[in-house]
Amino acid sequence: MAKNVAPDSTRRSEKSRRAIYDAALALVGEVGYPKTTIEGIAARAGVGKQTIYRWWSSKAEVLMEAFLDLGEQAGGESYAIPDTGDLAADLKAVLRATVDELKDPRFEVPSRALAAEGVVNEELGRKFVEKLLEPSLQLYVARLRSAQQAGDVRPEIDPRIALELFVSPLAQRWLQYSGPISYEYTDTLVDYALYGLAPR
Amino acid sequence: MAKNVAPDSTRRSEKSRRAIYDAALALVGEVGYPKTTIEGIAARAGVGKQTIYRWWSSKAEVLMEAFLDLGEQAGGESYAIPDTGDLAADLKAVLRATVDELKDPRFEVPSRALAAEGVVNEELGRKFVEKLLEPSLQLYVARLRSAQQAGDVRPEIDPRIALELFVSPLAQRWLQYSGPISYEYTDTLVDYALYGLAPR
DNA sequence: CCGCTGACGAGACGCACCGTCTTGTCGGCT
DNA sequence: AGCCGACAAGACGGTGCGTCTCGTCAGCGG
Repeated sequence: MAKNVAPDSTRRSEKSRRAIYDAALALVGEVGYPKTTIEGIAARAGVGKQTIYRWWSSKAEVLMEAFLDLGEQAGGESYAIPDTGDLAADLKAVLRATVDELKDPRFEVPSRALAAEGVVNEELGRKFVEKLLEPSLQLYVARLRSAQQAGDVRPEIDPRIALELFVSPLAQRWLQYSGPISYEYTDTLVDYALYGLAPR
Repeated sequence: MAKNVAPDSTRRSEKSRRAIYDAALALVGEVGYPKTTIEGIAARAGVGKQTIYRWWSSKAEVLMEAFLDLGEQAGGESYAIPDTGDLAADLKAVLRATVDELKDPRFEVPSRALAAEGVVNEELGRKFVEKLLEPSLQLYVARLRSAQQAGDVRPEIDPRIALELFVSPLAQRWLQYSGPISYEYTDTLVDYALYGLAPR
């Protein structure tokens, strides 16, 4: 027994860790997620398989940490949503930027892979939401709260639910290929969400 | 060459087809999607592997057809959305029913598996949307058109986009575990979508 | 300065499943 | 009655899995 003596993280090789992240992201980009294998990552990184199995439990986890790491070293931290006082314009601008990001292949392939894995693996899905999705959504919460202060959003509205009216449709179209994605589309979503479907 | 002489579908064994559907659904329910293998399905169905490879190209496709078949023989066809004249109430009722369905394990496991596969495999994703998702969404389109006739929804609204305001948030929470799902939540979505976030 | 310790690179190992193939059977058309 | 092709069964080489055994190497504690 006692096979799983936790490895000593103070002796962990930083060089190997970085090499594994780089190899994982490169492979996913080049051959796609399903054809990316742990053996392949190890070979590409010049690392023994055991080193991967020692620190991660699945290729999905490797990819998620690699992706998180990429985000950290790139964007110091997520940007806030502009607050010009014109709520509709601010939301439309951010959603247009999101549309562009969703179409950037560097971002698209690993995100899709992680999202797909999260659909079927609840633990990983929750981690994905917590680490990647929710922080971005909280930016909308903040902007909507500010709009409530300004009287542009009714005070009894729950911002965490409200943001889903325009974010989730875009997310679903992207994830499921259930419809085309364009600036016009996201602009429309903002208008519908703010002013409702019923006559005013 | 000419290795792929298309099989003669008039000589196809109906018994094997059914046995394969049953085995696939049973296995996915019992051991989960990743552990469901083509070999396993063949063995369980009492069928040669070649019979599966002859008619389908992946386990995802087998499962999708099995799932479609299940739907066809169960609900003769998808039900329409009630039209009592009270749009909000009708939508809330249908979404509540959807909440229940999403939590039914018989439905949940294969749906998740197919949705996940569709995220990463565009061709299958589009088929999934076309065969399973879009037909249900069209019911909302019909109901919203009727509401436009009745003057409960503004005439310039595009129903296909409008429905996403309340359907997509639910879908995303379910798919991505990005939030809890309840009657209260879906009721709120309908209210927000119909009357908007801005003061009236 | 040396020796111990544990992560490291490399890769062998048995296993499960892949997708293709071969063989002999059997049922439906002609 | 004979033919044709789908069928069940399973052999086959290939690939990646996850575990394991090596020998090496870096750091730290004595």
